[in-house]
Amino acid sequence: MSAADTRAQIVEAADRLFYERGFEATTFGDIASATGLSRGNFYYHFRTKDEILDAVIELRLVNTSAMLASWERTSPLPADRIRSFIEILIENRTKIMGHGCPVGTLCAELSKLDHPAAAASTGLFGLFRDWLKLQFAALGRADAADALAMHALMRSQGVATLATAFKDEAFIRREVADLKAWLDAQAPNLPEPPSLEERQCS
Amino acid sequence: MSAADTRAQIVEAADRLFYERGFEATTFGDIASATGLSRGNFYYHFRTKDEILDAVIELRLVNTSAMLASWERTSPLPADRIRSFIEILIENRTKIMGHGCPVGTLCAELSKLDHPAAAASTGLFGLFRDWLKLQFAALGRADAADALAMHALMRSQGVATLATAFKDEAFIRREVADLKAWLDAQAPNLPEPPSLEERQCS
DNA sequence: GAGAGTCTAGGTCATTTGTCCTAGGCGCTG
DNA sequence: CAGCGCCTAGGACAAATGACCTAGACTCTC
Repeated sequence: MSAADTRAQIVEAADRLFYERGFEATTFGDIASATGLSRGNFYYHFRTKDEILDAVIELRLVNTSAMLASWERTSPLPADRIRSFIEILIENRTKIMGHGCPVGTLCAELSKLDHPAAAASTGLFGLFRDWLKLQFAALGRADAADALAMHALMRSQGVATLATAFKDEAFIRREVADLKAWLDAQAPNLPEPPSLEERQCS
Repeated sequence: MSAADTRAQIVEAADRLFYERGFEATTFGDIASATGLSRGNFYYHFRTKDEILDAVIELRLVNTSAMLASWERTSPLPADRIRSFIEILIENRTKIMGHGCPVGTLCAELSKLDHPAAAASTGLFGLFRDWLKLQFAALGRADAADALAMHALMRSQGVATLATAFKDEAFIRREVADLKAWLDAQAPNLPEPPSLEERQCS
């Protein structure tokens, strides 16, 4: 196995463990067990635990961007794209009921720890925020695109938090339906998809 | 100082530190520094860190119940009572932007740790849920009181999570206004407060 | 096939953590 | 004032953790 593969293996295991147990509660031993690699070997690839965290956040940024891009390929209509976002609550319901939203819980933990990587983790939210903003603008709601993006993001976070606490799948489905109804009410007069060519990164 | 005072001092300091830094990240040394007490002294009052956590949750349950009761004394109208709930997002905005919602972040952390006290922490949410449910029923929405209670709770959690990540006070105020507008739309034909005498605990 | 550089395993080390012990101070009672 | 019991301080202890070193295995090149 090449070094790049080993490194990726460490980062992927850390990604999962940081999500399931939290960053601080995950030890080098946990990652070693999960990968089958030696604990001491990590030092060749990362000098500190924080460097692993940086790599995990970087991986999540890449994966998230890819997911957003795939939604754009799958759905020409911005409303359908936003529905894809909403439906991850149902697709990932089991994981969410077990460990919450990967983004929200990481941001919360790093914020409490006053960790240097807290800002980078907020960048994961920023990815969703900017992408949703573009979709709402494409829906003809450029007037309040950012506020609508934040509102959709806010709801998904609230659902994830309560779903984790109460382990209530019916609640998730109810709120997802409600969120879709809210979405339908946002762009009453736009059945046709507008051109997205003039998109720009913010 | 009596032993009960010392115990209360420990629990109050732990309450604040568990909120600001998280349960796992808070050490006995942190609590010792915050209280000015000796680290070894804790063992007289609590045998383990988990026992301190139990006491903190118990304290929060008591304080939350007292807060809910005070809102009932202050406001005869259930809608005003629910508004009191909504407005804690603004009252506590600084703390929330710094460390999130005390309830939501504790539940998330304990859930990830598979901690035995996770269920007890969910009881804090249960307190709000049951109380909100009663208020919505009093508003004439007994048909969907629990769903409305969960929705209000969900929104407050989502706002808290994003406020922590983005440190955006304007976002909090915007969502609070939106949540109040939602509330107003829930009981269109009930200007008069119904009797709350037949309230019962669930 | 020899050698140089890349990568890995296992173990060491200092530090920190939760837990726990013990000597003694303090206040109350008789 | 003597004695008893509640409470506290300081430190000890084992376990666990992040960080780090080194010997050697592996791979590719010449």
